[in-house]
Parts: sequence; structure tokens; C-alpha cells
Amino acid sequence: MERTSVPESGAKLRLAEAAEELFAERGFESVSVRDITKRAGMNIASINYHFGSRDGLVAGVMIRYITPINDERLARIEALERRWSGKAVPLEEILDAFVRPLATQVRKSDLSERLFLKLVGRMFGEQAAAMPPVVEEQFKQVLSRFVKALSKALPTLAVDEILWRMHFVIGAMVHAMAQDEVLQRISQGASGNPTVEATLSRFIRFAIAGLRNGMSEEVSAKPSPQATFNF
Amino acid sequence: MERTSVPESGAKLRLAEAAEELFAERGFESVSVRDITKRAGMNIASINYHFGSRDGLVAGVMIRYITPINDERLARIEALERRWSGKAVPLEEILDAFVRPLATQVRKSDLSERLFLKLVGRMFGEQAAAMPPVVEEQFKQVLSRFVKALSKALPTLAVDEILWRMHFVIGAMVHAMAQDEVLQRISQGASGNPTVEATLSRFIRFAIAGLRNGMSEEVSAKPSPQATFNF
DNA sequence: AAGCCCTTGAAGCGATCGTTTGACACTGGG
DNA sequence: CCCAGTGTCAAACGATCGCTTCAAGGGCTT
Repeated sequence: MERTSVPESGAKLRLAEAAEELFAERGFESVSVRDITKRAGMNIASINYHFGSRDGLVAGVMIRYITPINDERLARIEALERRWSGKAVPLEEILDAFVRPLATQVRKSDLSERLFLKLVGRMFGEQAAAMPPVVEEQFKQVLSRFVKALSKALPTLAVDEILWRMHFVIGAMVHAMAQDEVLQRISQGASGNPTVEATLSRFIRFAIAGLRNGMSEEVSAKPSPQATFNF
Repeated sequence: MERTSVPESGAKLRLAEAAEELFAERGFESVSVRDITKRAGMNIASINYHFGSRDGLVAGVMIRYITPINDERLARIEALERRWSGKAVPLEEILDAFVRPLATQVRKSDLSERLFLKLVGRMFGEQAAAMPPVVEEQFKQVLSRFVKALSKALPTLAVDEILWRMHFVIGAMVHAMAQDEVLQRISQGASGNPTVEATLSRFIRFAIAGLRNGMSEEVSAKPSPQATFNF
């Protein structure tokens, strides 16, 4: 009768793992329950038995992957705030706390690095509008917590501005994770075959610069001082 | 007998427009040919007659939307290079040439601003792996052209680094365009209801900062000077 | 008027989708 | 020993998918 979203029993786990591989490879929408049960070596009915429905399985996969990442993000940012005891945490460390959990959890996963990042990337790129309420609620907490820390680190920026820049940061991250082979194709392989570590390092430097932003938009600044970008 | 991808005749155009609305609202994969023909007020067979197949329609829509944007990008960057006659084009103007075509084409579209951006965003977020060869080839040209210009504007950066930062920039753009209402929900509406112009302006400033990057990674620099980000 | 081509109509094709059913095997506690 | 609970199985359900068929319309030239 147990129909929780997070898999734990043996067969349930096998189903979830097969689903994760396929979702990462082909995307959430183009994988059928028959594909999943076939790879797991189980019967078609097993998904509905263990997860209630296909959507239940999708939700279970998302919870299984995103929850630990966001937990670690919250733990890290809280540890940082404790260590800096009320003072502003340096921007580099805030961003590190946001991104590093990806590297931590990728090692705990059974998926390869490539598939893990692709799966997480797809969750935001394809399934963002259909996230389980639990995950969305948790993500809200993460975001507000990090925005608060960023507000201290970048006191000249309005909260709205910080929020938007965080959205840009997340988008850059998601896109790089989910579309890597398309990027390789488009850029004619010029980027070589970098390790995940090198890419994350690149990304953090990019994000820090984007967040800090040379011409800092102040809290009460006019939207566009120059006429160059007056859309 | 004409089966070109770009719609021009009346009925073909009506189908394409109905498809664009639905694709923007619900995503490419979850819209059926029956949904499209119903909204267009036409017969189910009309899509296969005019576009050969559902995939043909999808390709037609993508070509109809992305081609003018990339054409304008190429025209703008070439105009800039001509005007600066071989010298490095300022970073701000390069990025302006990359982003502004979105604002230009959104006005020529029959879709609302919101749906237009969402449609273009979805093309990269959901359909990036299934782009028509024509579009992908054109996008390659755009990317290499802009990377070349950026190399002149940022001579201390390796080409690989520029390519990656452009991918981050594109990801930030795509995500902000495609997921706007999710972003609103997650950030608890703190961002208010900004105009498209304000958002694009915000984005350009973010992208410039990310591309220019305070601690500029030099061509022969070691990947990670500090131990802080050694994934 | 006749022939032709382009377009649309209703109907149905086979395939695949997520889900349900009911029978069957296994297992642990009374 | 038995029986309730648990899990797996083959089979089939109705719905929907993209696509095809074929007849009929409508405008055009000759």
C-alpha cells in the first residue's frame, strides 16, 4: 500500500534507476513506461504498482535527485553564515555553496557524470513547470536564502536585480548541463572534451562576474543610463 | 506539390500560426496535430498535406522564427565590423548585436511578446537536439562570427573560454525566456512584472559582466589558481 | 462544357500510449 | 496448516497518436 514518492525497496529502486538513465538520455516526455520496465527487466504493471502512475515515477525521480542537492545547498549556506557570524559572506563562497552540491551528489549517483548532469539539467529545462510541490517549495527556500546572503555580499544591488541575476545564473547552468552535446556540435568541437570539474570551474568564474557586475546597478539607479540599450 | 518548410500560402500560414501559439503555451511535444488543426479551424489532414508531416511543421515553425533573428544578428555584426574597420568592436556593441534582434523580431510577430519569447526559448530548451539542419548550420555561422568578434574585444581570453562563456550567456537567455512564469512562482513574485525591454536590458548587463569577467582567464593560464574551486 | 490541378472533407488505418484486470506464486505469522 | 498480504505476470482496456485514403469541392485554362 505504500505509495511514497521516494523509492527504497529493491524493485522500486531498479525501476527508478532505469527511468533515470532513460530520462537523461532521451528526455522525460519521450520515454514510455514500456521502455522503462523493459530496461529494468520488470513487468509493465510494476510502475503503476510501485509509483501509482507514470507521473508518480517522474516525481519520485525528481525528488530523489533534487532534494539532496538542495539540502546540501541549505546546509552549506547556513554553515557559511554561521562561520561569518552575521557579516557578509564573500560572493565566491556563496556561489561555491550553490554549485558545489552538484559535484558532491554526482559522485553519490549511479549515473555517469554526463548523464547525471543531463538529467538534472532536463529537470529544469523540460520539467520546470511540472515540478512536484515538495521540490518547488524547497527550491523557493533555497533561492530566498541565497538571495538574502547575496544581498549582504552585494549591498548596492536591489533585491529584484539579485533575483534576476540568479535566474540568469541558473539558466546558464541548466543549459550547459542539459545541452552539452548540442553545444559541442554547434561549436564544432572547438571546446575539446573538458572534464566536469573544469566546466564547473569555468561556470563559477562566469557566474561570479555576472553577479558582481562591473557597472553595479544601484538600488535607486535609473534603468538605463545610456541610450545604447533602450529597448 | 510545394512542400517547402517556410509557410506562405494562406492556409499554410494559419496552420503555422496556430501551431506557434500552442507550442509556445504547452511545449512542442505535448501538442497534437489535432490540437493544431482544431485551433486553426482546419482538417486533420491539412498538416500532412502542407508540411509533409508533423515534424515538417515543427521545422517550419523553427525556421520561420529563428532564421530572421540569426539573419539580423549576422547583418548587425557585419555592420559593426565594417564601421570599426578591422579594429576590435566594443563588447557592449557585440552583445547588443546578439540580443537586440530578439526585440526587433518580436515586434514583427503576431504572437504576444510573452509567447514569442517563450516559443524561442522552448526551441533551445526542448528542441535544441532536433533543430533543422538549416537552422543549426546558420547558428554555427552566427556563433563562430560572434566568437571571432569577441576574440578581438577580449584578446586575453582563449577561444575555448569565449565559446563556453557564450554558451552560458545563451543558456541564461533561453532559460529566462522560456520559464518566466516558473521564475515568478519560485521567486514569490518579488520581481514584479517587468517589461520585456527591462528584462533584456538587465540581461545584457549581466552578460557583459560575465563575458568580460573580472579575473580574466588568460590564454595560457592554469585552470584553477586557487584551491577553492578544485572540483 | 470539359478536363485538370489544388485543396479540403470525413473516416479510418495501425501503432503506441498509460493504466487496469485477474490470476498466480511466494512468504511470514496465527 | 492456512490464509492474508505482497509482488509479479500476461493480457487486454480505452484513448490518443501521426498519418493515409479516397471522394468531393472549387477555380482555372482550353
